[in-house]
Amino acid sequence: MTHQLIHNEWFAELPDEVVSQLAERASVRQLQSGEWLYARGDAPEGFYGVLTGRVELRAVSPAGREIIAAVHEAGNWFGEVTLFDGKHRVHDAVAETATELMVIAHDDFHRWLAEHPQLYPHFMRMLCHKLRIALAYAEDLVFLPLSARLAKRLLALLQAYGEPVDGGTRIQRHLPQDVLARMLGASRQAVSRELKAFEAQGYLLVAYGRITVVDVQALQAAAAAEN
Amino acid sequence: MTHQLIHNEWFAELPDEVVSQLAERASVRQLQSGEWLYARGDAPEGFYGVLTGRVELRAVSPAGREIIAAVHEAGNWFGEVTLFDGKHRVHDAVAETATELMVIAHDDFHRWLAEHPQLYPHFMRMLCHKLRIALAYAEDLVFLPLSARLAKRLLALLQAYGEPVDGGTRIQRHLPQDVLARMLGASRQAVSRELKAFEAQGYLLVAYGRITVVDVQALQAAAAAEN
DNA sequence: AAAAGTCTGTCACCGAGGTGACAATCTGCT
DNA sequence: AGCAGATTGTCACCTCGGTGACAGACTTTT
Repeated sequence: MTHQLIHNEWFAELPDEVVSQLAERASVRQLQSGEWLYARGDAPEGFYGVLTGRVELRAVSPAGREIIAAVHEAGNWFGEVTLFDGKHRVHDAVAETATELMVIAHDDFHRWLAEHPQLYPHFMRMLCHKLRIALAYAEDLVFLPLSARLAKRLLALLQAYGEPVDGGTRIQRHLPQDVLARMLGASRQAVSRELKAFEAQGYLLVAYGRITVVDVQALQAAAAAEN
Repeated sequence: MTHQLIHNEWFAELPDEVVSQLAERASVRQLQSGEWLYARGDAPEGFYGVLTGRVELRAVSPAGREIIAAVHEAGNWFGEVTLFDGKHRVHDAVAETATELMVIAHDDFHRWLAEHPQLYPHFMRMLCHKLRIALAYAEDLVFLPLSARLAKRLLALLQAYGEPVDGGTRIQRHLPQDVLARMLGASRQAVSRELKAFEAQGYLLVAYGRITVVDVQALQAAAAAEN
């Protein structure tokens, strides 16, 4: 496979030569916006790397409430828990936009990895990283009020999508408040209220599906606040 | 090291010959009740297996609220996240009773593992297992009311400590309600109320630091209930 | 420019669960 | 037996955040 893109910056999480080797074993799969890649409970099938577009990992409560557990974009790999323990999928994976994926079939991956055991530590670090994220998320749910969790999430989004504009840094991503709400496990109305509160304090500017952060330090303080 | 115990059922999580090899590289450490093994933010030092006693992993909020993230007893290994990514400790580790640990120093472990790469998949499954637990915990925090989370936890405790008595299964562990509360990230009073509610329904019997489950199925239903 | 669809602000209402307080009860120790 | 300490039951009160509803504002499409 000679997809030019894979030799570039995207898969920075993995060493170059690993990406090339994986790419030889991979196929490309196109997803339309809204298309499901897999659902909770599905058997392992492969390991996925995002080339273009966006895939959301979701969980749905028995009552139908839905949260966004993770969002994966160009350069992110996902599906590794099931890849390494062979058990069922934890989340639903849905393409949020038209998406192009690199797919490495489960068995191919393991054959290849068995031949390159020196790469195990790399994938273990990947798992550790996700585990730390999950632990921190759970801890925040217990300890922090919505305002602080929102501030934290905005700072993370700023990291990922921030671009300087005059008067602050804009989160260059279409980001309706109900998406934010589902990322936080909160209601749309509550997020709206907290955003307004931040805006009133002069921390940020809220426009139509677009947020511009004016005072990063104030937001950091809000992210740490117990109340 | 020829500690008899390690050849027994305790370390069932690991293959026998692995345990023996690890044991050769391990030392034994005694902790008194209340003694700290490490604190959040500490550098990696080793990997720990519990021989006797109990170690709690805790997190403390900025305001001083404390939760019990995990409890490790005879046969459990812990400290693997830091072992494999080399970063700081996530939790405080405190001996809850007099405790005897097997300690494998960080470098020794990695030297040994590098010589036995066929064991990597085993430790990856261990990480996956913890990741699934963390993800499920976070999901429950978002989706489930306290009553359901309590029911789930009781069922898990039953699995670990349950012993049949006439009229049900008793959780054979000293378990004050405030410990339950800290496991759930809830207040002692709320746990007390929910326990009373379960007792009133005839699901279980609450005594002094001791719970006996009468109707497991009812508890399972309560664990799934959205409200 | 109008229509359709999306997104936001805000309100009234309600329930879950935290806090502080205190009395009652149990257990282990002396 | 009796005391100290640990554990539990139960209040009143309050805050956070969920729900449903609806109007208004913005964007995209036609």
